[in-house]
Amino acid sequence: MANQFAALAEPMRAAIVERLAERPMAVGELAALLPVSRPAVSQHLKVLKAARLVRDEAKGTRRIYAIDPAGLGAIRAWLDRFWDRSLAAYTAAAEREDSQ
Amino acid sequence: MANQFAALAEPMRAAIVERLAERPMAVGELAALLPVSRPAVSQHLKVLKAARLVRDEAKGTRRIYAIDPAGLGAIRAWLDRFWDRSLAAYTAAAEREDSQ
DNA sequence: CTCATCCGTAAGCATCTACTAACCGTAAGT
DNA sequence: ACTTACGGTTAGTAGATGCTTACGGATGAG
Repeated sequence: MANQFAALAEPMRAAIVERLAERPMAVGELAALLPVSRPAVSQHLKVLKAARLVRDEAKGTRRIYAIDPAGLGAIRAWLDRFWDRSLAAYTAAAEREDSQ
Repeated sequence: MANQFAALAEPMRAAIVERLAERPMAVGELAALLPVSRPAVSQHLKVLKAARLVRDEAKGTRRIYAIDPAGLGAIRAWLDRFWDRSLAAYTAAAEREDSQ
């Protein structure tokens, strides 16, 4: 779980994900749009792939990267569970506050 | 936005948030439950507070920390917007794939 | 008023991380 | 086969970060 948050915590990786959300792209294409070198993009993609946030597909010599919905779904699910728990604690505290 | 992800990316901070989700607590109480010193917890709480993930309330000499639902809501909203965009791109790519 | 408790902050250090430059492997075209 | 294009990997380095120890400020109890 921390893997996914750490992946999105890095601004450059978030930018990569934003670009890929618009349309799938190759590595060099991403590097041309971002203010970093191609190896840097490749390293970021490696992290994003490990977090299941992107998927890659070989297309000749190029590798097309695209969003992996599974990773985003995992984050959402964790957040929802957490959201419920925190709200329960919050309302419980509010009720205790009221009874005083 | 990167602030919130960076806050949750740190395992110790995630653990703190988990504890606070169960019930509001003081700083020393948290430090007693976690394998780090009290100042470390205090620094983490500072980051979490900046990310609007926790709120603090003065209670005598102690400070009670609790989950701030606003921060979690912001993450959820961002993720939802992003989720929709990525799914649209994903289905568009799938359709292009089918037409080939 | 004094003492004790609780907490935030500063300094210092070890560790991690994001970047560039250089290299190697692989696939397509001529 | 040779060349070109594309991308992953490996040093190596500069910057960021999480931890502890030591200190200072604020609140309550006696």
